[in-house]
Amino acid sequence: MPRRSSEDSSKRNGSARMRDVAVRAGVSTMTVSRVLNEPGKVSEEMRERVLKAVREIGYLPNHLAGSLSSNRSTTIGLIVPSIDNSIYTQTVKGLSEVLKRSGFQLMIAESGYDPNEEEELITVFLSHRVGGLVLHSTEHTPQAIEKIRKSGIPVVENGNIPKEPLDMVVSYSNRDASYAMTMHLGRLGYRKIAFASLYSVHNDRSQDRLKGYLAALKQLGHEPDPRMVLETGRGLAAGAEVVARVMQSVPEVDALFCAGEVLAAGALFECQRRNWSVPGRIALASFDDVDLLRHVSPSITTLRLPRYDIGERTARILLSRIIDGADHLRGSVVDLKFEVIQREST
Amino acid sequence: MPRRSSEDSSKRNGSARMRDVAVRAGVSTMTVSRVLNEPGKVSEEMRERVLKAVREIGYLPNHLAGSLSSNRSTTIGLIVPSIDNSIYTQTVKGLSEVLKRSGFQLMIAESGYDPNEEEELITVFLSHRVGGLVLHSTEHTPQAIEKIRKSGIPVVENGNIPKEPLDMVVSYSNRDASYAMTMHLGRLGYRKIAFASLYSVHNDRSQDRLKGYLAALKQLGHEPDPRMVLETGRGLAAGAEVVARVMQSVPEVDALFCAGEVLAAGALFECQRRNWSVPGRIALASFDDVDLLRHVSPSITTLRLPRYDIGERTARILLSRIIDGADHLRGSVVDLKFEVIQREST
DNA sequence: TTGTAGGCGTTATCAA
DNA sequence: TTGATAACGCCTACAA
Repeated sequence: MPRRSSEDSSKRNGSARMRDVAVRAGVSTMTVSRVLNEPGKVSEEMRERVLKAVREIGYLPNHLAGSLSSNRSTTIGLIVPSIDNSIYTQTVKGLSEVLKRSGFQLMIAESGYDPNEEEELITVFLSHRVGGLVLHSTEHTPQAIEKIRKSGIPVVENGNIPKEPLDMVVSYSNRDASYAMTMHLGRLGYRKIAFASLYSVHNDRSQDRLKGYLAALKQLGHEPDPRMVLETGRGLAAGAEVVARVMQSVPEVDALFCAGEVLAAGALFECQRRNWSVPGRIALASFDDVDLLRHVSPSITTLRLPRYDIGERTARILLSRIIDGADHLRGSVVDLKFEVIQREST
Repeated sequence: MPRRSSEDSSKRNGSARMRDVAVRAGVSTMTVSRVLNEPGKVSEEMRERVLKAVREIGYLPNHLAGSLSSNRSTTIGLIVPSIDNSIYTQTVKGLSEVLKRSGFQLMIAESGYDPNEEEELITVFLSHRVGGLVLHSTEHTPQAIEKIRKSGIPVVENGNIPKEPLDMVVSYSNRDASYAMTMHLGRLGYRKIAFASLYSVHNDRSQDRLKGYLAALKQLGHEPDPRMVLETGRGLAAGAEVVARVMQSVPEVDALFCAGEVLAAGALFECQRRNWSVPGRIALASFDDVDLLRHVSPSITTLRLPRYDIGERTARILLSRIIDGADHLRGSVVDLKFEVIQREST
């Protein structure tokens, strides 16, 4: 049974329909649709008549209806482990800025480092018929992978370079970056290099950073020492704790590579409190070019990672696939460059 | 002309339709719909049959179609001035966590502190038929206000308490917080209190913080001095610049209230470089309880603002309006509490 | 260049 | 409790 007489062209919701515009302009809805989506295919007279009606009515196209009908979506789903992590915000910004220019919107959600939660969110996003998916994590449940495959939409992973990409990848290599910094410390002459990272459970970024560290030690001819490999939480307090811990258990340590967030800054503050000179007594290195690391003294040696670029490239490659149907991009892996920044702390 | 035979129950896209589930389970689509949305209204036998079919087919409901048909939306639009601002992330997290529990999703975009850009984004979100809107800024174009009114959807502003709310407000008062901190400094005995904030153009938060500062000076019986009111950009470098500037132009200054982001930390670093003792030569106070401020030495006196709570309450109040139709909440203003945290820098 | 017809996948409504 | 039907608002396909 009808829910509303089909000739009722008044508005109930405050939102007028394309029909209402068409009636007012004395044209068919198709002409209205064309004016809005492919203005080139409509005569100037019609265009003006329609646009005038649009303005007068205050018509707002219904994207839901449009997407449903055209089977095209202008929404991208983004899943990050944790929204309140300043590290991702640059990437989100890059993503957002490029997508916006093409009229795409970002749906964002956080998985809390939990693959099951991620799967759940993927399901929800697929239900919303997002046109593409951006996943920070590269660890997924088999069901999540299956669902994504089945959906056929393009996906970009961008927290790391996984061994078996789901589809496309835009990232730097956590392993290579960690390797590079450790080698850098080795070349500077440090012999007892400790390594701290965020908890590695369900965090392949941390896992790969450890691998890079160990590979570099091997290359340097240093013996790995389990007492010099630490894990901890996020925040400055965690960094303080970690440097105290390693100094206690391995007094001969001469460098600490804090491969996560602001750990190194927390460690530096602790060193200052305890009067451990940096880099004299212990050298400190960090991961990621956070503003803070440049402004403390001594300034902290770190890695500059292409956080913003990752977002930008991710958006571009996704749009190519969606808009231009660039199928040759399927499965492509973009390994972006990073850089060691030598400062006063090493 | 038909785009696909209506009896074609195969899947083209990888996505099956409710129709396919219904056929497989030997029921009507309405029964499938009920099993998925109002399971209580269906017999257990039917429910099981349908759920089995859903599982076998790997059916994923199409939210677009559902929303279009039911005229209900489970999407909330969020517009922030800038995504890469660590201050908002706690609020976004609070929002996200509560919304997720109710099956709502967040669409996020940044306006770049530009009301016209904000209006544009509001238009886009309304086109997407979001069920509600969260705006950090409280400054909007007349057209934006008009569009929101017309749409009838609930809105929460949460960057400040505006004089003329659009609809609902969940925030703390920037004016009151700034007033409280300035009074605190006055009570501690500081006589020449300078004030620094982020640029106040299109930033009513900054404007209100200045008002609070000036009101407190008046209350304290201090004469306002234009040389002691500064504006600057974001980041530690800006904080460094601002303290150097005020020390130069007003040597008798004895306190600097940095009402924005990490300005105070940047100022502290600069003081340390120049050997200006804090708080001996100049006291420093900050806005917002950023982790960093607690960990530097001297630790920095600041305001604890209810960032996470704002997100949480915003989500709750929005959901009440949308789900429960709680119309009595229309126009309600929630003024959340803040707190002065006295530390070593004052 | 413009219009007609019908379908996109779901849910509201009413009848059984 | 279940089902048939039309409608949500737009766009594809085809015809004029």
